[in-house]
Amino acid sequence: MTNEYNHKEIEARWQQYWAENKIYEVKEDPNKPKYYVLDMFPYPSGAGLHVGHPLGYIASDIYSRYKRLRGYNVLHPMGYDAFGLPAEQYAIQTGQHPAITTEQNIKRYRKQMDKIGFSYDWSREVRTSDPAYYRWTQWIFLQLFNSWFNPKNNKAEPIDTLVALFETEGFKGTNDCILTGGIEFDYPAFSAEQWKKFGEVNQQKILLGFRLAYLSEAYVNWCPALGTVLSNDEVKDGVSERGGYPVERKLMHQWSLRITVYADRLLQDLDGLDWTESLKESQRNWIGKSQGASLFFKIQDQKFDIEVFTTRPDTVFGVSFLVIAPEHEMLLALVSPDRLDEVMNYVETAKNRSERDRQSDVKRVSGEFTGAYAIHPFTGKEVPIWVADYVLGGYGTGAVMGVPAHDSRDHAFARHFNLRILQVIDNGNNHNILESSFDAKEGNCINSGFLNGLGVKKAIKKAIHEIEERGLGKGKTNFRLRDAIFGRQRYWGEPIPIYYKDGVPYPVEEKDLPIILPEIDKFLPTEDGDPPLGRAANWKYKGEYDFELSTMPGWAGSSWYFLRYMDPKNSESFAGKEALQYWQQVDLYLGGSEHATGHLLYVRFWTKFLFDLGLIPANEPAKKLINQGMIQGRSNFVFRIDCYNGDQKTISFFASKGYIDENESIKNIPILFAEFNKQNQQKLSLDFSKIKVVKLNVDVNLVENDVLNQSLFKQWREDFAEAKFVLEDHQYQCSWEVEKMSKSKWNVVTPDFIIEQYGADTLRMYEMFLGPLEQSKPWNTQGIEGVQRFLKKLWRLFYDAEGKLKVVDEVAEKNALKSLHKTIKKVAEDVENFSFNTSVSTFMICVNELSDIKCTNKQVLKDFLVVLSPYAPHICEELWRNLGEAESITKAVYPTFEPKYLEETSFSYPISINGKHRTNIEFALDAAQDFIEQSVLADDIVEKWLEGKTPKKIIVVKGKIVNLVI
RNA sequence: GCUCGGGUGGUGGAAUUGGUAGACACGCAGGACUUAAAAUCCUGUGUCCUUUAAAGACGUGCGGGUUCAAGUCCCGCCCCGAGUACCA
Repeated sequence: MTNEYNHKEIEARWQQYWAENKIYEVKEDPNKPKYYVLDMFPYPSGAGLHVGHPLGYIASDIYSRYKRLRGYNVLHPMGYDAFGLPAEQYAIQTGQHPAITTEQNIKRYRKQMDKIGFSYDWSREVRTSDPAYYRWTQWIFLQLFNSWFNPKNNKAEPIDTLVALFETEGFKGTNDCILTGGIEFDYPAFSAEQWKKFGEVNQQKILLGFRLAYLSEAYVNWCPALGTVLSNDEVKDGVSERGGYPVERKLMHQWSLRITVYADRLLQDLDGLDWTESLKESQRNWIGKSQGASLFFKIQDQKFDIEVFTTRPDTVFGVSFLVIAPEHEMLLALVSPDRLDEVMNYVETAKNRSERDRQSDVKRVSGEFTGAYAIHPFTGKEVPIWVADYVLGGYGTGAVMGVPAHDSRDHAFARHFNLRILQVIDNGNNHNILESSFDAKEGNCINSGFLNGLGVKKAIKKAIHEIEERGLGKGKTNFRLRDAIFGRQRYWGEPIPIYYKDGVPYPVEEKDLPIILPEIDKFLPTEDGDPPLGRAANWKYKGEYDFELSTMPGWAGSSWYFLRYMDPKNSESFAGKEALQYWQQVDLYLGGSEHATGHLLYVRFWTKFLFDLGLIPANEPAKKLINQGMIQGRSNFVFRIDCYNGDQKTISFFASKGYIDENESIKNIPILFAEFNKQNQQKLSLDFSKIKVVKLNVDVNLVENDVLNQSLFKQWREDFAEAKFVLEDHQYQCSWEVEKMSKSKWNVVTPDFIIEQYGADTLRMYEMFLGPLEQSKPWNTQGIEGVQRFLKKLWRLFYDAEGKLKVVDEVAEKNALKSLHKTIKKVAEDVENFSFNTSVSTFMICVNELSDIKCTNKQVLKDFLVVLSPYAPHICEELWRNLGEAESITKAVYPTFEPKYLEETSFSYPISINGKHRTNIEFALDAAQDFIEQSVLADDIVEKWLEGKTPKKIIVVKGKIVNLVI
């Protein structure tokens, strides 16, 4: 029998036991309530896991284990998002097949995760790059291709229902809102008879305009360095999110998914979700619904109109100019001959400015007068039309009405080009409208004809009403959300299951799925500029037709993986009906907030789509979602002082932190050198003008509590072998800073390292102890010993110094029961509220109290182990078994607390509140008696009562009356 | 600029949602055990006045307010973090 807590032995033993006995495998069980806890699965990168990655996994594992103890049938799976750019970039550089590196990385991830003691059901593992998995990703794509969105029913339907409509009613053109739901669809109207005569190719081309997966010519974010297109959420500040390469706009033939038709539902359904407010807010912003009106302006001496979109039709009387985007299609038609050169020049410069230039140059005002005038629809006045790149071609109608008084951009423009500024809203402040604009969210209309005197909200309604009444336009809703570009000119992704016949895309037949990713010799585009799949030899559908050569983006496989976990081995469907019906949807989803506008939007989109087709029972993927914070690195630094003496020889040494000031220069040069000479028994000659302080990242693993281990430091790098130090208090103190955790900063701490030294249970508890789950915080190994001490202390509660079990079966002391039941209650509350950090403190307090009273009671200790086991499963399992239990602690039941053992710490008793709830003092005292020690009552408090006043409230805090409310 | 978070000891962070602010842990200081170290245990630790103690005063970014009672609620500022951006 051991007499000390040996984490290595314990953790190895029980991890093996859990795996061998398949403790965590789950099956659908109608007799138990289900609970589905999902982690965002990782992309297995080459760098492996650092200590920040498992944070969310640990939290979800604690929650899962807790729910199991509470009698739930818990689905808690894990897998890998295995398609992706880094593996392919690596393949291009080394020729190594991405499948091989991915496999290696997965193995490493698995090994690292296994050591932490997670309770995943590994029999349900999925990998998005596995053909048995991506077969169904391709299948869902086919469903998208074979569906359209019926605005009348507000849901997706099979494309056949649209064909049936065309066959009976034809199509009434772009304004046929019944069919297009407001989507721009550029095809002339046709009748049912015409439709039938169109022939296959034309019919297919029309249908393509309605399919939820469609091919179109569109401006895309092209990244030349990566050789592929990117979706909006993969571009940050004009550069690619992965790699940070420049991105440009390019017109390309592209597969897209029509997510925009779901914009309203994606927005509406957010309200019912238990997700963090900030995350819902970023989705709302991303979807960017804005309500307003489109309004037509007649052009002087022209037959066509310009349509503008505005959210503020109430300010229409303040319009003093129109601005259209340089890409606007009517630009050439309206520009006057004498302005043509200037305008063309401007358009040319605007085109050549990259997205990034344009963004970084927001402040600069530029534009050109077109020479044309529009007619104000209400006043009939002439309004000059300008072209400027602050108006975006891709949003709204590509044209805006300039209201300089109430829009800062219009104001800057008007000031720069000396255009008229007319205030039309009065908010009561004497605002100098020529100086600056104000965004008039409140106020009354002035100078505005029929709107005069109305408040903003009423004016908007009235303006829209008038616009519609007079046939000048109509109320309209715009979304910022764009359709999702779906094709990638890349190798390492799911092939898009499409082939071409007569230039028309056709879906591959379902029975031919999966379309396996073909082998190719090189992972680069072909010489003709085709994507890498163009290199595949003899790759034809049915030996005859060309396949689509682009692959799906990284987010395809991750948009439905939560469904596959429900039934991962099914070869008949993506998941069986029974499994889907049982597991429904994710109850708790845990992951990083960086996926707010990418993955989390796409997965909702696919879920809604599959729900519309009646294939799954829930229309949202996850009821509750929690974002765990990022763990940053905590870098340590040393300061090297380089001095040059008269002979140009360099002498370098390292000065402890105390000698360096905030600006990273030496605080006091003579003192430092005196110390150097004293500590190193040298005599250094000085040249004050040539001293340099160099700040160097030092490997955090050579540092403990900011104190450098000097001998390890000397071994670390050859050029430091002879390093000399100037110490404070015989120690070398390092400075530190919070930075991103990365190899180059020498601040990476791996879970493997921590587990080796302290054990998985310590790691798990310490990660929770660091702070609130959702908060970002730096990793700091300082302090981990506190948690380890706690576990050692727990161990000593069971074993004496000789290693003899000292637990006995006896009647429990009241104090022990008090401690225990307080803990049972508090930890349950904490876990339900995801405040894991405070329950670690609760455990520590409990163990301190139990050791203080020398508790050896078996039942108390066993209950405590059950409560602790979600956090520290290995040590609890070990102790549990050593107490003679035959079954794993994971099969235990979470103990219930009894209120009689819970000490009230504060108490406030109302005697009367506003005449209601009237009782007398004796009664109040009686009720308070249980909580108040007699002695406390004696003094000034009773005196107050004796004055004859009736207190409304007795306030008791921790057993003492602290105040009376008279 | 807009939106959402957040400012509490030397440090990470608690605080029953209005009830003794600083739990718990780290660090630090002192002590016990030990030939010594490690490990373990005990004591102290917000600031100020005070030889010490008792006792007190001040303390949750700043300024005001509500309340018997404010870290918590209200008003006005300052600062930090995250997201987003010529979206009309």
